[in-house]
Amino acid sequence: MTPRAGYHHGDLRNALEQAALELVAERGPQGFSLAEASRRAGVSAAAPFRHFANREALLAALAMRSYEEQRVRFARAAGGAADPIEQLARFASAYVGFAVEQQALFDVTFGAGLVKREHPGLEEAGQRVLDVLRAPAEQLRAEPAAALELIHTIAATAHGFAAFLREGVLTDRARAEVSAAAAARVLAHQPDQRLPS
Amino acid sequence: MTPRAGYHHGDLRNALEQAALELVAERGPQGFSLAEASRRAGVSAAAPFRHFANREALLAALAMRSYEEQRVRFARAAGGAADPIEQLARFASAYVGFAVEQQALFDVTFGAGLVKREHPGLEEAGQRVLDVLRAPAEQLRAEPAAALELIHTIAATAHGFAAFLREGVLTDRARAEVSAAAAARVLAHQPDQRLPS
DNA sequence: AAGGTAATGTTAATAGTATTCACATCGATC
DNA sequence: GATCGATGTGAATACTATTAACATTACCTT
Repeated sequence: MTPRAGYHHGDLRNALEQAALELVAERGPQGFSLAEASRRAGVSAAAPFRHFANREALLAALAMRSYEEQRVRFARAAGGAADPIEQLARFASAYVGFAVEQQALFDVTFGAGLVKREHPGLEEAGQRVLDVLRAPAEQLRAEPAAALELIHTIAATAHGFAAFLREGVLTDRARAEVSAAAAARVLAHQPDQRLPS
Repeated sequence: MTPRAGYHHGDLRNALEQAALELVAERGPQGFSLAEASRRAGVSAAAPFRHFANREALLAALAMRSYEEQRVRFARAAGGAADPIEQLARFASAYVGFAVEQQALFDVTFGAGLVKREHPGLEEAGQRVLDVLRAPAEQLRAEPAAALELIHTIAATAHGFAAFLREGVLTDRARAEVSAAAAARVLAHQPDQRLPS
């Protein structure tokens, strides 16, 4: 965290990402500007372009970071259980927790208007986050298509709860975590073929 | 669509909203600027401020429109069925359909970085959209808290599928609609108290 | 150790944006 | 028909992103 020694910064790329995250945390998903981030890093407004093609690219780098962080958190959360259903439930709960505890990362990834299609690595990194669900889903559904659908359904539900919390539709984090986990359990239990009555 | 008659536009507020929507449709959630919208409406860059407090306020107005549109669409969709479970399923499917058919409205509402907390009417309008689920949820869950949880869970799942489609996590609209509806049915069927085995 | 090169910063310029203020025009009302 | 409030205009301010030409430095090669 040496702000500046001489002419060169030494770790500008990181300092800019850090500053950007803080700006998003302070001012919301739009409140980030390269100029202000540069100011906080103590460099000129042109310096960022040595490290990022443009403003979007910085956001994309943060989104990538976000996906990495998600991957490890969700893997750790799911790893805490042996039962596949419980693994899915813990993923859902952890997903909601991430949106709250890492608001800035979550906002950058989903609320800053980043167009992921234009940043090839991003879409793939996003998909990789869902790999955590692969093993438990395949234990619960023999048919590959059914396993994939379960993955998407659990993830969509978790994402919905997380987004609603960030949007203000929901306000109680703990309740959202519990509901997301409960939904995951219900969805995991119930293969479509065996709908009651 | 009278672009301009004399000094006064006649319907500038609407023209600006329309132009803004088109910009979002063409250039993504960030691609909208007051200046460009003004240009398309054929007025000066200062004109919008007679109708909107600032740029955010225009977005907020569009989000309000979006919620209205959602309300009628979802009510119509759910109204097509008598069975409460089927009403929930149709809501979920319609939610996904809205995100695809009205991309610009959906993007403005959820992907443009609008901070809804700062626009009082918006949060309420968002909640009102979920009122469509009230009657079926209460038929399925006697306990008010359980009914509310069901509402939130169905809506979150639908929103997740919709968001994943817009994000590129999913690409097949029809499949997403079917999965969302299927998830809704499973979630509706299964009161937490009666988890199998 | 010397020197060349690529990486990393700086300054200055351009172009676009939001927002405000003083002024212009117009529609409706007394 | 004069007046007033609503709606537009133009010019000014203050940011922002981005680029180009130039400066400094780290590092690699000899």
